[in-house]
Amino acid sequence: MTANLLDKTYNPSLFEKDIYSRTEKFFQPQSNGQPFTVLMPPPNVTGSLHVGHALNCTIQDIIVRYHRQNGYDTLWQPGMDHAGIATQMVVSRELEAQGVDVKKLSRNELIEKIWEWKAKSGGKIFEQQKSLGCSVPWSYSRFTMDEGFSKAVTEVFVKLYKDGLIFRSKRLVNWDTKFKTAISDLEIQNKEEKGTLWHINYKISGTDKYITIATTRPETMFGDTAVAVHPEDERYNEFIGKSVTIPYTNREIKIIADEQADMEKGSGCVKITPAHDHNDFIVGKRHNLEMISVIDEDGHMERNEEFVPDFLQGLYLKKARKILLEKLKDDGLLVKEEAIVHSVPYGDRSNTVIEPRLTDQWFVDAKKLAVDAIKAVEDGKIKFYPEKWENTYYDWMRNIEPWCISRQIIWGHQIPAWYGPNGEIFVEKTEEDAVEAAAKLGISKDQLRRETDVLDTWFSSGLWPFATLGWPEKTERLEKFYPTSTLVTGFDIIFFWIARMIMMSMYFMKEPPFKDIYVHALVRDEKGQKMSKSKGNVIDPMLLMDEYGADALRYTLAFLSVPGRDVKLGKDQVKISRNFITKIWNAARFLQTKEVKFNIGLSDLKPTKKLNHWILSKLKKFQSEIAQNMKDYRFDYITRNMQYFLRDVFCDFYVEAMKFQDDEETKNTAGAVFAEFLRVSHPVIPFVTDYLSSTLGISDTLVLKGIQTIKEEVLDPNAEEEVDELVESLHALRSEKQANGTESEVYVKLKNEFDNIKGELSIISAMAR
RNA sequence: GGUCACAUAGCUCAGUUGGUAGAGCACCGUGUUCACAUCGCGGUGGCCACAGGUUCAAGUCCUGUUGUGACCACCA
Repeated sequence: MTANLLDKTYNPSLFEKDIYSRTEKFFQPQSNGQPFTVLMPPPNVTGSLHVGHALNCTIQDIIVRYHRQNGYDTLWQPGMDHAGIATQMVVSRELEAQGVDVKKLSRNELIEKIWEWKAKSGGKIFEQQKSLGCSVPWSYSRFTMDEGFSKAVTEVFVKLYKDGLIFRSKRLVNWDTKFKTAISDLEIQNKEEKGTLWHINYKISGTDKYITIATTRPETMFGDTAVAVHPEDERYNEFIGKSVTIPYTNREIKIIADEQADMEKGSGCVKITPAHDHNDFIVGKRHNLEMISVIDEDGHMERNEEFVPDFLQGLYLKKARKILLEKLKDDGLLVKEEAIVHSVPYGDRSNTVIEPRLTDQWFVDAKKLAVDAIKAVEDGKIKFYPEKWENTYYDWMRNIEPWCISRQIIWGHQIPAWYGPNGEIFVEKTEEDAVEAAAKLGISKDQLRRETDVLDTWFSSGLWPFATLGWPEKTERLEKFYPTSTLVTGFDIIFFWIARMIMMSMYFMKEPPFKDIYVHALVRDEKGQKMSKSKGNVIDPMLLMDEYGADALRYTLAFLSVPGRDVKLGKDQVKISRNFITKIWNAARFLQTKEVKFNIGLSDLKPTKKLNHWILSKLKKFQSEIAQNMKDYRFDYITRNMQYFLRDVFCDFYVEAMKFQDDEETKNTAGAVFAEFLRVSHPVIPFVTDYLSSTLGISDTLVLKGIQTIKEEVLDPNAEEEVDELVESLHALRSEKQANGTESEVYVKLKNEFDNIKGELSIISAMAR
């Protein structure tokens, strides 16, 4: 193979694309080695690559490439998530922008539009991941809404229902008034806000007295079904059991004693609104109170003659509150306004205030599924890296609440349930099965109505470990690649995704979905601030790659992946990485001009010179450090190992020394060592290593070339130490020279100390000049 | 309110079983003799947040304090 001369400067844009397309064919599983599987957290179909993805993908790619190089049959399972609410939102917005009135579209029309959108614009992120060098077998991609995956979702839903782990129930759920759907507890974000605690008088029936309740949400008073005071609160003892009338209505409610009322807070008297407050709901259950809804799905006051006064019906909540407060004030019923800071729940997608509402929803009995999922971690079958995340996991899993899985949107897996005319429920895999089941009860097909709700996106993502591999079919792929090996993800989705995958996998596969979970940090800007569009500090990884190359970005992200610390990404750091890669590039150029041979196997070397023994010992150490750090998921150490070996050891000393000792043995050693450095570094910086490797004639690709071993017996065990001392002496010599402008004194001292290795000493003195 | 992190050079951070404090950036000096100015060489710079304790020995282990952050819960 004739090697081309390397360009004078390192310019990754000239070869990265080409390297990717040339090596892509090696990314799929193709050996008989031990299986090694990594599940790519499926990005949203609408997603584009942000720095968080870049970090996540870089780490996975390092792990995957390392294992692939070392003989594992490696599958990095890619795919995309349909991302229910997010996608429906994005596509609807785009359609609106094109002048389409989304509200007028039928369910099926909108679904069709979204599929069209997906075909045209979905999955842009895959191309970006290629730019980053992700060694993914793209043909294995799955989509959570593709046919097979949907089949798995149905299978799981029906089975869980029939096993009594899914149920339908009227409960208080978090209601998003923008998207008009229920959402799960996890999808709300609390925000601290300044608010007001309004003290309002309710008239005690049959007297002229008033009792004062305190509330932040006066408009919900029409849903009140009791007023609670603390049982030991002497101020109100006498009123317990009496009734009060809700202003502007004739409705009377009882004053009850309940510990929910905090004597210290507000007036000590609290209105109980079971249909619009989670705590009140519990109090309501305890006292068997009526549950009255006064807020509709859009976030307006219900048009309900019975409970809501005329002047508020149909008004948007904020407006209703304003009008009501004015009226209460005019009528002297508003007795105090207290400024407070409280946290208010917002929908994480809609960014609107979440209203608890009483609705019929589908739930997963997560408590039962959690039992085995907790055990899997307790038994050490699943390990978190860093370990501390176990606590987070346990904490949530042990206090898990029923998981609301139904969403009143259209983009997602429609729940396979059919209702009969009298509320009968038939949950079946197909419509035919439902019809058949209904027929047994004398219900005809025409009378059946299918559930229109779809499932929470995370319900399907929870099946990712096995549904991507073909489940419920017993495929070869499933057989070979399940359970998977390492899951790489950010801590923000431990509950959303990791916990659910473990629960689902334990139930359906009876064994954990993965062995290791590597939890990485979130990427922040260089000042440690969260990136956000409004702050304008979002860093686009594509721009960084354009400017410095994908390898520099990857190296940077790995370098910054210190466990338990935020990844603070700044341009400077990427530049530093690029500079380091330039160093590698220039070392290659030097070796090329020296005409070293790169293709000598490490095991064929028989070093006689101390310098060569030394570099081989250092290389061996480097290899084993990398192996250990791969095992420990210490990617920050790996980059430091690379830097130390290449710069401090190889370039600064060995290559410099080589300028005074360039015999055949040394040249062969240099070539072999450098080639090995490229192989070992390849998982982190695949593009430049592959490019150098092919240009220098080492190998067409390093994708499948594992590390080479150095025979212990050929190494002189003393050489490393001796040369290490020389290196130190060199530093001393230079330092002395810098300080005194002379080297003589130190030189003489050295000469005495290292008389036995004269050859090398002359190199040292030459280098010091 | 509960849990968990973190606090080391001007900045960003390493410091893996306790054993003379490290790197990069920045700064100062210096060097383009043919790999590399996207660089080399040398240097300045630290009461390791604070207070106790364990130990022959503490940046490292324990307790407390302060500060910062994250998550969970509450949120009339």
